Amino acid sequence: MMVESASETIRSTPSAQNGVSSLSNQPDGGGGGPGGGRDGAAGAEANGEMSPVELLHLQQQQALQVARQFLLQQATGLSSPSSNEGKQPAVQVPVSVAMMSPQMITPQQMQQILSPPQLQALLQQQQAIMLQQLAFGILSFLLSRQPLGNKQLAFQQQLLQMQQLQQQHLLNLQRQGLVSLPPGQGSVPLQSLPQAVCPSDLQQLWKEVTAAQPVEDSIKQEGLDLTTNTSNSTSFSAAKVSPPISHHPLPNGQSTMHTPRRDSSSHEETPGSHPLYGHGECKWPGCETLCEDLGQFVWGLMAAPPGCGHLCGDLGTLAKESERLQAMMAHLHMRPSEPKPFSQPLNLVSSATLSKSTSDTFPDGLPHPPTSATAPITPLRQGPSVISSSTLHNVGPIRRRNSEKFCTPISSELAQNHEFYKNADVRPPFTYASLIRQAILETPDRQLTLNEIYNWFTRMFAYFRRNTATWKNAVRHNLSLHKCFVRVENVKGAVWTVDEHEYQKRRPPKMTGSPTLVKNMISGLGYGALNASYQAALAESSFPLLNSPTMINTSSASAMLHVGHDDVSSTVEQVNSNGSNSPRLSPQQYSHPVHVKEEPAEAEDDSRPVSLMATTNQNVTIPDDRDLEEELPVEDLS
DNA sequence: GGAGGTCTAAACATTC
DNA sequence: GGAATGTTTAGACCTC
Repeated sequence: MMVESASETIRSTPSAQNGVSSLSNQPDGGGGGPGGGRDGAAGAEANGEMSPVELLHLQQQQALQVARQFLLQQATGLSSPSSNEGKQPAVQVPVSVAMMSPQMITPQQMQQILSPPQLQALLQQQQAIMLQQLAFGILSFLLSRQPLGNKQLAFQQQLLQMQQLQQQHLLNLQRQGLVSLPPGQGSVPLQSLPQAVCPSDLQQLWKEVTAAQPVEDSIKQEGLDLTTNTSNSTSFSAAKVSPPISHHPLPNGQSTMHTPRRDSSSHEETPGSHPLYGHGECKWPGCETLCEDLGQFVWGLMAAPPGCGHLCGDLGTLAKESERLQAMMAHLHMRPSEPKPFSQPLNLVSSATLSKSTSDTFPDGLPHPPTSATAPITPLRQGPSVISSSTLHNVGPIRRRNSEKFCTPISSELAQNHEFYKNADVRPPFTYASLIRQAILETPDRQLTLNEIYNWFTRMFAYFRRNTATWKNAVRHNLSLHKCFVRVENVKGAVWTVDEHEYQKRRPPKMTGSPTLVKNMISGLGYGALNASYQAALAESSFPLLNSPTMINTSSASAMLHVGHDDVSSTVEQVNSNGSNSPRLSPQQYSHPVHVKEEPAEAEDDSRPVSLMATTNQNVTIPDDRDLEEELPVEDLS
């Protein structure tokens, strides 16, 4: 609804594109503001003919004009403070943000509505708006030269947001096959993005601005308390320049965004807070620098000299991870540049710039649902490469079951992608029975109450945080239906256990590599396989770099790799004898290697004995050799 | 086409 | 009484 209107707005205002071209043509920032496309075009036109003084004058006029519009819209927005809409005047809600808000419209819906070229144009227009806002902000800042600490915050947010949008744009283009990147070029220079103003120029501009007005001085002069950052002044505060939707710019270019839909109430970012700041210290993984207040934190976060600090250092690390990912993908014959845009979401670039693992961002392992689960803008999320092929198939029962048919061990899948499933609204490619069993087996005593099973589902999978009636009913149905689930009266009530023997009985080896399965596999990789949830996840969630070994929560991963190896051994002919990272495939599968390439490499998995429950014909409550309780990632998953 | 598996939905009973 | 839990049935879809 909001998106629709926003899209309408965009489409009806060619000014956006004008603004883009304007900005891209003149990186010195002579763009128009929202709705000021004509001015932007004029500015571009004038840029080649006018003197610097005249150009500056023109820019001032443009900025003033946009400022008037801004204030007008601001006033409009304030007129109805009670409603959420009222709190988010149009100018404050970048269309891109709205579009990517899952509660508004899913990317799939967007794709259904719009053709790829239209989507591309729309994304470009989003960028245009963002660029206009950013340029406008910079211009305003240049004009006013007012030392405002929160201005700088806002600009930094704008910069980061713009980067995200650009990368999101790139991601979408890739997804649509409009852009193909050669392997190893996971992180495309922002400068290369079409019709985009060079962010580095903006960064440079910003540096110049901040050089002229040191932040500390700004803060001191105005006495701004960044920790409260209420930004109710009439000047361009952070809250006014940046979108009202909680948008947490991360220094690595990643951004998480709170959307009003899920958990917005409980996780709403309060002004003056920062997802990377808490308890007086920087929460950046490995940093933990003490900061007196948010202002100091932000300054340390943002003003770090080039080449050092959070931003650059981690970018380098992430770049390496990206290269590693590319190598892994190449090893698995996943061709990132293969022109199958819709069918190869796995090829999405692993952006070194952005794909900092959520778990890394929040090393505490505690739930941060709104930041990740609903974060629409995390461009170039890494998820797809971590998600095994089976994950891509979760369009209905067929593809859901592909995972089992192709012998993707649920434990490994969850180990590798548990962050993804936890945050993305993607249906896990496992049957209810498998999931229930996994939940039970993850517990120390191999038994769970129904409610605990529920909790496991919701804890592990964002997908099961909605439609509770449906899947809970299914869970109960499965518990009752399958003989493998045994209800035991316990001191604490009725608990459910798994009769592994029964479970194995009901799962005869199916993996035959039959043409039918192969065909399904292939079709699963087709355009249709990009089901709504997955696409939504692509756009909505912040994919962690789970495929990267360094990005995986080691404890949880190892624990989960421990648990449930029977999923592998029960249906698959064990691990590669050569101990390689190749996916576990039956000999028949190896005869069709091309079709199963996207099974996740599971080095750790393969390196471990696969005997845990493979040969167990015993009840799960028995095995003592599976003393895995202490490793169970319960805390990590919560 | 049938068997088996899975999912969704629903109704109903029991327990808390 | 209501919610949670547990059982059962039915229909649909899919794979083999």
